[in-house]
Amino acid sequence: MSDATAKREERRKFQAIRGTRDLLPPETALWNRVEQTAHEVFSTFGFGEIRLPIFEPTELFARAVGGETDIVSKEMYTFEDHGFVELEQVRAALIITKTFDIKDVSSFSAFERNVLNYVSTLRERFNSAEVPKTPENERVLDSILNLFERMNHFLKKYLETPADSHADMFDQYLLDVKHALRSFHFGDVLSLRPEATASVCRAYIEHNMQQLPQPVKLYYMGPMFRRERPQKGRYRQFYQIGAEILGGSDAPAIDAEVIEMLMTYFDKVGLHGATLYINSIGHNAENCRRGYVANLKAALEKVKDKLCPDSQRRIDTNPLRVLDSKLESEQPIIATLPHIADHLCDECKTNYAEVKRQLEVRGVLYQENWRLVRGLDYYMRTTFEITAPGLGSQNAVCGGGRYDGLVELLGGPPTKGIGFAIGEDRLILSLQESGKAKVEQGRDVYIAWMGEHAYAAAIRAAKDLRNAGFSVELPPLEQKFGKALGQADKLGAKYALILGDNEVSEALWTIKTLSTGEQQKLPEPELLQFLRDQKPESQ
RNA sequence: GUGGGAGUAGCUCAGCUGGUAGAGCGUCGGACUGUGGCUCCGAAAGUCGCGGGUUCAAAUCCCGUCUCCCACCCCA
Repeated sequence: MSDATAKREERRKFQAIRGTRDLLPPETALWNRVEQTAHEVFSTFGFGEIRLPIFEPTELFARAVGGETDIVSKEMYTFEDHGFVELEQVRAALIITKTFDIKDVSSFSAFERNVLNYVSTLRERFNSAEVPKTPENERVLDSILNLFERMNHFLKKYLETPADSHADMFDQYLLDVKHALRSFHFGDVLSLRPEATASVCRAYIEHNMQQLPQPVKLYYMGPMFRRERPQKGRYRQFYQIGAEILGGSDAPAIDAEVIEMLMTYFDKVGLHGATLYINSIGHNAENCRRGYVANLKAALEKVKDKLCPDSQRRIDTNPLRVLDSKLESEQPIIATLPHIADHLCDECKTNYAEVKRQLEVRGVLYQENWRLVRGLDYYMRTTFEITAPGLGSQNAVCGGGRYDGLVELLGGPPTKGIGFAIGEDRLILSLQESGKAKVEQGRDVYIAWMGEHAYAAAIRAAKDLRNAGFSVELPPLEQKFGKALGQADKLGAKYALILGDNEVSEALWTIKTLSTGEQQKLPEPELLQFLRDQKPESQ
């Protein structure tokens, strides 16, 4: 292989992995603006920033988001956190062992010996708590011993009266052994966070935030991870900006204020054409949502044969999800289904009415959408979603809702909660599509210098200007003035500071306004003041 | 996981029914050794995503594969 070929192959090998991407200037300036605006707006509503770990125990997400959801069951990046490389290698070797011929007793007993050795090593580590001393691990160790006992028993019987039909049975035992080997955990099972609400609740509990004045208002921003197929506005590493209100009351005014804050933020950040959809999905009780779901399920069963396979499957897995099917052919059918609003209990009904009234008092425009259901298990009562133009089929920039039971579900005190998450990638996409993405990039001053003496002055000037907050480009090598001004132009500089022998000997510096071509000479101490005066508005 | 589209210079793309690689923009240098944007000249940069097949000959035709994009699923 030639050097060139090798190099090319390496270049191909090292690229951002699927669903992840680099954000580069000038785009990153827009990201900063979006995030800065969130800091500003959220803090005016009394929210404080919380910074959370990127990974947590898998169990936290399984419990909070719901073990049956796609997010948890197939989209999380999960790994075991341990340092036992050699144990893992032994396990891998045992697991790849091929199926035995049931008559080949000697190779089976060799395998058995190896496994039992391995199990006793694990047992030692387990007893000394080097590997997690969990009931699950204990069970796994016992079950392996148990399986071998039964296999030996089975084998003895087989050798007395051989029968081929029994070979399958033997294979099944073997599969069970391999499965058990795999189920033993050397370390904690962790996952990259697919969302942040669970972490916020965990932190609320862990830091006893119920002792703080209630409610506690927190916001966060950062990357989340889901292993989905990438498409427009959807990445495997994506960014969310979210906020949660925990504790205190569940007054409808709180729901309304969170939404008001959200709309204020979108307005400040320059998002146009955003539409707010709201709904109430009641609470998990027989006289409320559970009753509705049963009702819906029955209605769906009646029209089952008219639905697509996906929707048919959802009748059992998650009937509410049928409601947001996008299939054209299903729309007339869905229109005939019962509405949840007609099945809410009295409290949820008045709660929803009051949320709407509170929104109106705040001048927040909304559209009711009875088909709006949230994908995560923890939501109840108020749910909302905001869509924006320019996003393709993934047109939701924000989703949120109330989750009163969640903190308790995670082992904390009974606590009210409501929150939302903004898809930052999608927000940025929509801003870019609507042309609201202009962010100033150029330098303020480009220093065109020539000659040793001038260079000393140029360094001094650069230092002063930067201290004063101007963005300054100081070329490292001497250039002809023509070239320097060309560079200044390409970099989008507003001014060129021209420093050559003339300037040094006269002690007058030349400052040139590039847009107009005007230039004037100033004594060194007046330069800063000149630039400050020129600056249109320095917030 | 399932479908559809696309991969040619840093970017946007042309390259017809096979004949050995092009443009514009950008980058760098020069015309232009104290004044930018314009113009002109020049240069660097591609084994045409990768692998295989057909052929005297493949960017072009066939097969496979990878990646990206879009949609479904799911969700922010």
